[in-house]
Amino acid sequence: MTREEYADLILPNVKHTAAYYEQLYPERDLAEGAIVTRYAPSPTGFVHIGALYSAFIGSKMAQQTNGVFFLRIEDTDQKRSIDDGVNKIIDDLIKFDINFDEGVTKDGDKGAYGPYTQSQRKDIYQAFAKKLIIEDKAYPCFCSESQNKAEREVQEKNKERLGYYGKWAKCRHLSMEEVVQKISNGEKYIIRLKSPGDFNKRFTFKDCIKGKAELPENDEDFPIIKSDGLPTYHFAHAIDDHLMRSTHIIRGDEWYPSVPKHTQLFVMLGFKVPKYAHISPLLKEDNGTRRKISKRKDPEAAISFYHEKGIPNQAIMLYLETVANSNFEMWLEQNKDKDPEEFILDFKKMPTGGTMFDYDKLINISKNYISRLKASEVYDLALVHAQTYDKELEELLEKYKDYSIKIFNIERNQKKPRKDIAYFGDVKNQIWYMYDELFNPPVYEWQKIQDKNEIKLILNTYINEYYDNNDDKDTWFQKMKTLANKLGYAGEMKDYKENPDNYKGNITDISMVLRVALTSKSMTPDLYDIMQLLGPERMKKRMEMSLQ
RNA sequence: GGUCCGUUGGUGAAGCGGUUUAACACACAUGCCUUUCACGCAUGCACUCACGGGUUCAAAUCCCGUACGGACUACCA
Repeated sequence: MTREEYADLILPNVKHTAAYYEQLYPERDLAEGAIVTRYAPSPTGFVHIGALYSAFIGSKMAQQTNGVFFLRIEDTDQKRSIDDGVNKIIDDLIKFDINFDEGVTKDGDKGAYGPYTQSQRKDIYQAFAKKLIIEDKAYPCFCSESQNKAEREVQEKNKERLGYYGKWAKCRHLSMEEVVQKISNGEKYIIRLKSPGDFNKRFTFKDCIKGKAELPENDEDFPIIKSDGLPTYHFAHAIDDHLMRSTHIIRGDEWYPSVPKHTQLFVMLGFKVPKYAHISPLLKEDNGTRRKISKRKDPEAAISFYHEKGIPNQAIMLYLETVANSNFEMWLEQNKDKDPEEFILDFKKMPTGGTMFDYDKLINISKNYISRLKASEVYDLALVHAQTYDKELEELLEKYKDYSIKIFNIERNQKKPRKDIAYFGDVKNQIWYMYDELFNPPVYEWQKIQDKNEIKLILNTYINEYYDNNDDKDTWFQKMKTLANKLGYAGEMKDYKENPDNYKGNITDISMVLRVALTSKSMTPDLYDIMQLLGPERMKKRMEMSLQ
């Protein structure tokens, strides 16, 4: 029996050879320094903030080097894949402007290196596994999972290193005859790599982010093909990233310890070893310790959490970019005239340990981002948010479009714009009192002046003797001062500070009465602008309301 | 248990042997400005870089040990 026949028996019905596939996917014609990389999720549910973070880094690195960024779906674990998982991933990423040059799309594959879904590449993996068997670099293993588990327990008891290696690699030494016999008996098997590694030898490599590292060589005969015929992650990674001609493997650092395995695989297959960039995780504080943000425990792990809050996607991307390269913020500060896209992300500046996810910082970035938008843009985004999360607000925004834009415009058209909206879910909370439909204050936040008669006097004097909707701001303010003086309050703060006893109070007390009467709140944007928007009729009505 | 990796303030961090009396940003505090809030401005916030030892004329920066934290150690990715 030749080795080819032997391999055929182990992996029957493989349509093509490794050489065939090798030829099918030619090397890419790339510019100097171009990075070809991918985002390769398993379709197991929603996109996680950490996954978005790594997708962002991959897309940015490819884009800034004129490289290629593609989407590959890693669905070799059929138990974990969920229905429609792929579409969910694509939808989520589109929201954040993460675009792919090639790979899986909603309308099928795009690009010449597909299929991009691992479950559709079975023949490819098997072709290469077969090649390894022919070359005696891989072998079938008939050990059951329960046997492996039992072995591990023995290893644990003896305090030996865990795993399928050396003397524990029982099937490694099976003769061809024994293998043939077992297969004809119908025994189940997987394919394992025949590792040439030596645990006592050192393997050194350089990670783009973490720098130089030294690990023991891999000596485990780890599985490459599972009993269902599909590859393990390790094997699929080697085959796919070689055939898809990835130059850089950007992934979470939980993979860091497997680099010796992966490199070994590349070498044994005769592939060029790609560069690795292991991204440190986003952490969260939990009971005084730090742990990775978890899909199951933390609502903020889901991208949808931010969508619901109404934090603009761009703000999240800006935040993730400052996490990736902390000098990004300073660059932004120094390059205000430039497009943030022009910033060059650098692997070497990425954090090597875990990073605490800083929600306050995100909110701050979001607040600043929103403050720089035009009123009409704020309106559009607030409306989009309200459409899915607040029907009542949606109706008002639509009914009073121009009016609403004016509200958003208060203290916005200035060099230092107002920063009160931190996220769109907060909009209603900030401006509800500007809509009569919502104006039903549970409480009036009167400050210094509480006496109803005094309040009434102030309101009446103002509306009857001083108010004119056509006044410009300066005139308006002058009148406020005059009103204050007339009623025994200091119009100028200076005067009041010099002789507080000469006055009942000062102009701030008068302004506050008007503010609270009109809005019920003690903290609002500019009073003049509010009055302009409210107009005389509504002001009178609200003043009456406040006195009841 | 084994193998790695990491540890600078409340948070993210800059720094990578001597212009460090440790940048910058967030958060926090105080003051100023001000018709409120916000904005803005100013100031404060690590007597020191997990701890112990070593190398050096000189260490947050290099080396060793300890502690703590994390990852991996599946026919899951």
